[in-house]
Amino acid sequence: MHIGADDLVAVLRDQGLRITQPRISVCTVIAERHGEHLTAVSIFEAVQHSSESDIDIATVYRTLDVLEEAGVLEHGHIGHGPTVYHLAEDADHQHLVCSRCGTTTTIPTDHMAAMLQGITAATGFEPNVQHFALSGLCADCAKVVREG
Amino acid sequence: MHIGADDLVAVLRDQGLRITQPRISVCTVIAERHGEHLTAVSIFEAVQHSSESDIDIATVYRTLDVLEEAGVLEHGHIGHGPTVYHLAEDADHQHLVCSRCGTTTTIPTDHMAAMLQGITAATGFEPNVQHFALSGLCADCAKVVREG
DNA sequence: TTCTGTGCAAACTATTTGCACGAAT
DNA sequence: ATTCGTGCAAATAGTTTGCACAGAA
Repeated sequence: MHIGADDLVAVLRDQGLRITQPRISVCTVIAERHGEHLTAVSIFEAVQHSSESDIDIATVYRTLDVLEEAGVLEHGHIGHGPTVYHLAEDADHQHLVCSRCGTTTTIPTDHMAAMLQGITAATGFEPNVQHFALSGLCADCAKVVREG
Repeated sequence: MHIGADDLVAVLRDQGLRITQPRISVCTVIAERHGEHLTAVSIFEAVQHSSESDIDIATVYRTLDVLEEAGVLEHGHIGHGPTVYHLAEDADHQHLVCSRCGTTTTIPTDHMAAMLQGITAATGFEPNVQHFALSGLCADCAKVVREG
């Protein structure tokens, strides 16, 4: 079973933070849409449309920060666009973004485990691989480029 | 031997583009500082300080675009900061940026070759790995975090 | 009642674009 | 003589911040 809005709210409560309508709305959107690539703006718009509450985009950013500090939310960077957010429990996949057509696909991070261990062994650096997307050419575009 | 400013200028000429003082200045900075993580702003400032010419930041961006289209320059993204540029001939290393202290180190992209082939085999996606940095904890910070 | 979180507006960083002029070809 | 490239200024996207007030505890 996946995390629900009330689980996220409970996390805030456990931190001694106040439970407000804007925070509940943001948590609800994040829980409902888990698995999607959420941006601050998409969350903002979803709250505007789904509830009657008049929320500010600054509040969305502040709530996202709070959830991230609490450890239930993580962010990543895909292409040149805005920061994307996903639940920490969804952090088991890597984004592959095509530099030609812009489509995004994902692969399980397992594919990268060996390489990551190699990097750690060689340098001591411990990568958090899913923080950044992997840029490149998707299968279709690679084919187009290859064939002229 | 490395690419010089005149080689970059020659590339522009070969494309039928005009050779102007701002373009020469930008090419000079890029050639002189190859290997560094150049941003549009750092190039802009270097031109202001090293020559008497009064160049505009918009011209720097336009020149970088032109050099990238010509294939001699590439850009990447490190952390949350501005876009970084490097000569295409320097594209054999991967940036590792520490999310805790911000320091950037590099490793040869060889470390990642096997994984990249695995991704291509599994999905058809052809990654251009050095486009994005790899985020994580550097050896020092990993140690600090581990030891509390 | 107290102090945190909010909306609003303004600031900020990185980048792009429209436009008229000046310079490269 | 033609373009093309430039500087300038304004616009843009994404995000952050200061401030006074509202509302959770």
